[in-house]
Amino acid sequence: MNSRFAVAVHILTLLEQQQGEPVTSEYIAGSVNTNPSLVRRLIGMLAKAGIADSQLGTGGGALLARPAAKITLLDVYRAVGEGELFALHRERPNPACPIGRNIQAALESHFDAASRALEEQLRRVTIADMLADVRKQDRRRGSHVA
Amino acid sequence: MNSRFAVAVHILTLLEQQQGEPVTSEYIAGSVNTNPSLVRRLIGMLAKAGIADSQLGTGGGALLARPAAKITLLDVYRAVGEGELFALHRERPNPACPIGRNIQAALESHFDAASRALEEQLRRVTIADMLADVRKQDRRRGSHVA
DNA sequence: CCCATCTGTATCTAAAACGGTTACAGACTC
DNA sequence: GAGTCTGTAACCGTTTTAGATACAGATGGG
Repeated sequence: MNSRFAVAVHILTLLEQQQGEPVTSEYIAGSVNTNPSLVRRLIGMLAKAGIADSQLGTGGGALLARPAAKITLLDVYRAVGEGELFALHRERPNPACPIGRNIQAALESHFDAASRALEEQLRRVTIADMLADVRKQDRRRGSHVA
Repeated sequence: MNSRFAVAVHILTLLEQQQGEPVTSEYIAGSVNTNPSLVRRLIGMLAKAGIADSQLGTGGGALLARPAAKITLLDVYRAVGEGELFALHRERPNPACPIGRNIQAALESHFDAASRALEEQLRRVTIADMLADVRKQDRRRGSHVA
């Protein structure tokens, strides 16, 4: 559904590639193929989470707030607000029904377990890994052509 | 976001409790606290996936299509169309950028790993487990009052 | 054979989320 | 002071979801 996570990882990988050089939202938007304003909105979320930072004025732009090896995909996932994977019933189920009054608690424990499994996977990968992956892909792509 | 998964599990747990007796969409809607038509829509999805079945006419209603111990939460998850957890960029990233032309492939492999971890958790729990959980919860709830 | 029951499905509406876009004030560099 | 760039608010069109109504068709009972 939500492409914010993918775009945020894209942005951060790009920042890491620039090694501390501030990158403008317009440049980033050119790589992502979207709008500079949308990029700034995302960077705002990342900044609020302590992942990215930005400098105003001429020569300004965005940069990583800490080493790429210390930024996990889980950090990013949470920063862009992908909070709840599963939703419970919109209306509270009927408390007069034995199933109705207990199903949500039962669901929640399994939802939590599944969410934790997913997050554990995301925690294993960092932005540094992502840049390495991208570079490896690019080398492979090059040899295809040659 | 999407409460279909929670409601579908609720419905199936209710069906299992009735042990082969057809249950009307109106009765189910009473437990879920929603609309009979919405329940029928969901049961339609479950039927298409071979999980539930229904009988028309007087005395009709929905029932499980196979033993509850053979219906996993993953089956239900897929039946109600919770297909893709992660989305890639809406617009294709700039192929002229080294990051842009490789980021999606890199993302996909990690997205797949995370999705698989989540699905593996869901596969471990069946509708029979859910009914057992609900009953255990209910006993605990009873002793609270007493 | 007819009637009551219940499903299956189509349609409509309201609300929410998302991405895309424009606009502009404020901060910073030169 | 001029030019640059961010931060943020506002708005729109699209899509998704859930809630609701309506009705044709199948089924079973009398």
